[in-house]
Amino acid sequence: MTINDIARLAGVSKSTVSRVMTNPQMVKKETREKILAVINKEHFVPNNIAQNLTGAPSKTIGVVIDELANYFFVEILAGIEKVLSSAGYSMQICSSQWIAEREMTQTQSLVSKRVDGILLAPLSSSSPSINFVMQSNVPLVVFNCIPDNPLCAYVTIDNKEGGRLVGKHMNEIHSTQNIVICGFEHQTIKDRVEGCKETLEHPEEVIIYRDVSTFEASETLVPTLIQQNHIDKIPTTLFITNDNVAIGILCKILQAGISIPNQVSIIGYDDILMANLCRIPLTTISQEPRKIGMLAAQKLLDIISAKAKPSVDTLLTPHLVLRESSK
Amino acid sequence: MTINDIARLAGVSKSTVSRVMTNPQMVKKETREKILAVINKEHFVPNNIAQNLTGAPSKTIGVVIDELANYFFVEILAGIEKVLSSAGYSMQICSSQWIAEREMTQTQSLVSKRVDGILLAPLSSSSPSINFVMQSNVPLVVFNCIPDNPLCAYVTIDNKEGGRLVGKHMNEIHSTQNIVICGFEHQTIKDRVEGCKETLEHPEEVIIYRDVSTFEASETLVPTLIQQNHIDKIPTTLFITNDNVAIGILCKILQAGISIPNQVSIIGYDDILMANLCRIPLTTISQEPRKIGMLAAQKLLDIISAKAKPSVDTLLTPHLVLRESSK
DNA sequence: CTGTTAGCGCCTTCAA
DNA sequence: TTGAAGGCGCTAACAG
Repeated sequence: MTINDIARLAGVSKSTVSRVMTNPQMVKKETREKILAVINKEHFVPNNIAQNLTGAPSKTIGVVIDELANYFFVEILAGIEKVLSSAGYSMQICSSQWIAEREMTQTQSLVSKRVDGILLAPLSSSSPSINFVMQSNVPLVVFNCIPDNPLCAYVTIDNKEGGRLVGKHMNEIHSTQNIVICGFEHQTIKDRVEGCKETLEHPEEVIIYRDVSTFEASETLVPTLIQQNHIDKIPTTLFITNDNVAIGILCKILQAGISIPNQVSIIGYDDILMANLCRIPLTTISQEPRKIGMLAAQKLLDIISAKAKPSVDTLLTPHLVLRESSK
Repeated sequence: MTINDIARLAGVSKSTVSRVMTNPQMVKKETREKILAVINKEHFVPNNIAQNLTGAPSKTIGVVIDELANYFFVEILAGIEKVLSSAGYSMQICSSQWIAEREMTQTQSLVSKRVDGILLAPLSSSSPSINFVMQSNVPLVVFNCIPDNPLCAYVTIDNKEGGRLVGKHMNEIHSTQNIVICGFEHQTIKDRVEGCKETLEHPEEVIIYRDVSTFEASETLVPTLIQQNHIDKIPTTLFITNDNVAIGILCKILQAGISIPNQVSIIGYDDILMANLCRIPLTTISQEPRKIGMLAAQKLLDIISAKAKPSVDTLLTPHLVLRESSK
């Protein structure tokens, strides 16, 4: 069912059908009603693909995140969705699954689909996908990362400062051993760890576990922590660089019969909704993911509509949220 | 930058350029390499919109859910994403925000964008969007609902049976009062409540609160429960028809200094990941949302590829997951 | 192996 | 107020 079929059925030319859909007032009332009757009868919906080809915007924004099974990104998405949907946009969501090549593939596919704009959470500040999008002239806002390219708009939180806050808090706790558990190689993670070491009193003594990014990974780690680091006997503080994983570890530790925060203190990062609702309320660094999402989406819409770049960078300030899992 | 520009720069016709992208082996090696060089140099990505118009699949699936800020749907999405992405599809996610008109608008927009298929969680079993999609001949799988239209493929759980399990469990608890808190008018919700009443010993005495669908709504409800129903004094069992809301209410009740499960028992529905990680592990009915998502996505892919309708309906069996929030 | 031609479904001049 | 013609970027015969 195309515009041609409708035209034939209504006994008019396809130009006239096209007009009733875009500029109805240009068409005589009777003709218009006749055509609308056919359209309704046939449940005709114009092919947006074809409209697109003649220049109409697709009204969809591409969003690239690292993974969907991660409450941090989900809350960002909820923020994005709120802003976009009220502006009449829908979103095409892709996840890189923490794989650089996938990030690039997904981004290319979005560009190829001629989305009206892209919101991208890159794996690295120098991800080739950033420059790729910029070269293709598709409006772009990066979030959860400070891109190397100084022309690229972004919204993120000062991760190094967040790390510093964690370090200071660890000093107050005074555990016998401090352990940092972090995710895949990622600028934001590196910043958090560096910031933490900056303010920590004995940064050289800190034990680091890497590549613990997913909720699943948290499950297998706890036995290791008990065997290798005796967290059931030595008073320990754990800094886990994201709440999603931290909540998993927290529950596993309790399950092992270890007391929190008396024996082990836990500090997370992100302040997702669940950080306050989980088994033991989690001390964490507030990132306000929902706000990040809303700001990023709004900035993208500004770029799209104004065609002028607004304040390129937005760096939010983190703060410590003290709850029962620490001290 | 279009295929024409590339052709001009490489000194060939656009057909040849088109060929190196679709059937490279048809083009002489030297010509091919010359063209590829230009493509790389110019960062050219073919316009998928135009490819689409000539019949190529868009390789995207439209997904319509009720809301994104709801862990139940997010886990379904994660399941969907897992299956789709490994089959090379990406997804366009829309949410109805529990509004029937929006469900229809979003669905129309997806059809208009000529997605290769649609996964739809309708607000009602008779949602007009279901028949709309079927008439437009876009492959469709409905989830979280049993559609009235018997030709429509679906994946869902037997909600009435789930409700029955809840009713039986409530009988065992033997509270002085039983309260049911449910979301917007929705077939699945109605089934759960009906099933519950079927097995409950005194169904006529049950108190019902409606239209409590979002996490935010849970916040305001608890004071009401205390004032009107004295849940701080009268031993009470709460059946909340979805975990997302149940977790919010559970925390608010604890915050009010009421003991769970000694004073108040809570039963949720869905068994989302957080049900086991929240303040007090939640007794709930397992829906395995991730599995629902994966099954629905797989069924859709089957319909798309085979062009034949496989077993139209999939009705999973729920079971009770006993945790500490009840009894 | 490569170029020419004709559409895909729609919108937008330009005429009538 | 309406119709005819051209073009958006690409693919797919059909010739050479």
